[in-house]
Amino acid sequence: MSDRPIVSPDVTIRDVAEAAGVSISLVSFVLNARRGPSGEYLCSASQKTAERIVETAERLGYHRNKAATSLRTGRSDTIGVIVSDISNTCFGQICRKIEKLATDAGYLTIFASTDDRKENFRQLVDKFLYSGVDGFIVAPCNGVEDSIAKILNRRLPVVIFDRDLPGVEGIGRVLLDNEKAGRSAVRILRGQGRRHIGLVRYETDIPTIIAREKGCRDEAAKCGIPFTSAILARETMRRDMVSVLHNAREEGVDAMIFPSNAITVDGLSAINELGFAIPEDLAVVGFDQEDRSEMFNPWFSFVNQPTKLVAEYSFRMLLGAIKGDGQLETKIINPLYTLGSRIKQ
Amino acid sequence: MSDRPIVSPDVTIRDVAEAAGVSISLVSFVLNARRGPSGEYLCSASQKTAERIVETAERLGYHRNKAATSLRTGRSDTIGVIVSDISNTCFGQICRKIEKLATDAGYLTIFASTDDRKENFRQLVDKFLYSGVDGFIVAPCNGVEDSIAKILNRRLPVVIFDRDLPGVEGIGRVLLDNEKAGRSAVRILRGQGRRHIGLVRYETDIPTIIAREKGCRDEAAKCGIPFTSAILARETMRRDMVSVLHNAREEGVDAMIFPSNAITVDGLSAINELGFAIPEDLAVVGFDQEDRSEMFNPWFSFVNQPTKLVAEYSFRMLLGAIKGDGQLETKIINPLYTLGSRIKQ
DNA sequence: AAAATTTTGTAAAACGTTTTAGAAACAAAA
DNA sequence: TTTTGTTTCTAAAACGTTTTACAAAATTTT
Repeated sequence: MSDRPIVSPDVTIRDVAEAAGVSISLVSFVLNARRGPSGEYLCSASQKTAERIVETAERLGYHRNKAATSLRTGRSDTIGVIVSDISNTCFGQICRKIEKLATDAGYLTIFASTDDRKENFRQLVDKFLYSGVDGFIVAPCNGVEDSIAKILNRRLPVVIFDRDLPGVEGIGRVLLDNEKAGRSAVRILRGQGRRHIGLVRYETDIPTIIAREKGCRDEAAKCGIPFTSAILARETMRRDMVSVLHNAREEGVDAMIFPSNAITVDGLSAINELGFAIPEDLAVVGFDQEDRSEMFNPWFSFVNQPTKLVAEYSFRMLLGAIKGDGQLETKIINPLYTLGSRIKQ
Repeated sequence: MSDRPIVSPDVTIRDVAEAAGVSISLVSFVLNARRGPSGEYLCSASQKTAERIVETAERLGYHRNKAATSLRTGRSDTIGVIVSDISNTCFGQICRKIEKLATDAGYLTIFASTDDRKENFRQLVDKFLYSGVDGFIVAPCNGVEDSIAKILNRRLPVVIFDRDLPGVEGIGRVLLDNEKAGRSAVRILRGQGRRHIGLVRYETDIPTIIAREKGCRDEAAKCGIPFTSAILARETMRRDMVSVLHNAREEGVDAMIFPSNAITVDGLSAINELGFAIPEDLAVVGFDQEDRSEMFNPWFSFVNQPTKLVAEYSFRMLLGAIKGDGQLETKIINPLYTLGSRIKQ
């Protein structure tokens, strides 16, 4: 198949230097040299020796020892990515895309999941810091401002996405326009002829969810239709959901908005359990859900983060900050809509 | 503005040594010492100095520099995990669990996705090798035996899961009993009163899929019911699926098995498009699908990898191999069934 | 009290790289 | 020729650990 040379485990820069008959330093210079417009090596070696060195390195199967480089330079060419749960499809997609971008830029990516618990977040930040990442892309938990500060103290760049940390300065942000997402949810339901809109959420101070609710409320007010929201205790949400939905329908609510992933799952389960038909009994807009419409043929709509965009903006911004060009800013992106549809049967 | 951030200079082992009034070596010995039954430090330092050193290290906020340790010892306390797509829920869950186990064991995990393309797989193995991982857990693509050999050449342990690489020796395996999974799929459908079972797959030599089909065929033969299988070209599967399912039904097929994730997605889409009712027109068993039954209330069944078990066996086996105790073996696990159910409406 | 042994500690050499400061070698200018 | 500049290359000092091979001190044995 491929006639590549067998990579022997320990070819060092010294071996290359000896084989090429030059000093270690020169090998290092050449191997780290930037290339000129016509491919020439921009370093203090003559083109002839430079080429000989590169060729020798290749022939011997030399690969830079990352630990040594990292020790010497303080760089690791690694970025750390922290999310609440990488097995959540939305985060999985974002991580996947970041990984690809990072790879193409010569970076290694390490991922970790927090379960949305700040103690875990803190621990992971420490772990990543001590393993020497060059920068962070994180979906923060609430109350992790101190961890972010710790990163910034080390002069490492941070980009956050998915959820804001209001008041924190010196970081990059890639965030959904959540109020807009809320307004859109209401408009979608209005477009389906709905006249009384409900929203269920758990008790929280997560800005994302609060903003979505605000957007919904504002838009409903603007349209002059009734808007009812219910707030459940986080622990008992699953249980309480059934009675809340039951009552809402009794009160004439004909459309529900579930403003986060977890709420959407519980909400749809409850609707299933109640035997409500979607959308005949209740129209639905869910958030942060994977699009499975083609398989499951649902009649409800989703509002999502455009995962590809989030990944691209986040990584670009971080890379800029690491390299020194480019700066950390706040990027507000538009939500992605998947409108419910049912294929005629 | 005028407040310059306090960059805490990294505190090294030397700082600890000075602060504690001992030599660098002693600090290293103490900090790497194993603990005796009553918590004493098993090294050539007296308990008193050992405690003083540990306390000093903590007070100064010392953290081992990983690059230096890695350079010196050749260990990195990092494992590499390669899957085809981390945004696939099944793989996401496995990765998540591996990450947790690895963290608890003091290891860092780096993940990467191949898109099931062997060139990518090779590249990632190289990348992980050169960044010095201590071991691999991978869901291999077909035809990557050479990459595995490369790892083994470096004396690093490998555990594969999800898909077998027949004939490769010296590696650990955590695999589903795919024939059994196939047999179970048929039995599930039999239990629902089905009398003519069909299966669609794309053209492939992936052992996983072949084994599942064999299991189905065997069980159907054993039960004495007709079994029809269709093999589509990979590229046009999505398109062809509709006509295949249409014809199958004409021929009296009353139950379909889709023996992999991608096939299941395309199959269900086609069924949606055809407007077939599940299970009235066609009963279905899908493979490798996320369980969304509570939300979507489907009337079909899944056969899945038990993600938690796969992760646990894989990591345990790898850790054993890294540490030197424990050995690489082949572990065959039972598939996980999610039986279709519809809540009365 | 001397010798032997054990306990407690240290100096110094790696590990493989980058990078500073400067040395040769060579060419151009005086 | 000498001087001055380039171009091309090198020696050696880090980076922060671990670990080998001893040294010094304390303790026990003779």
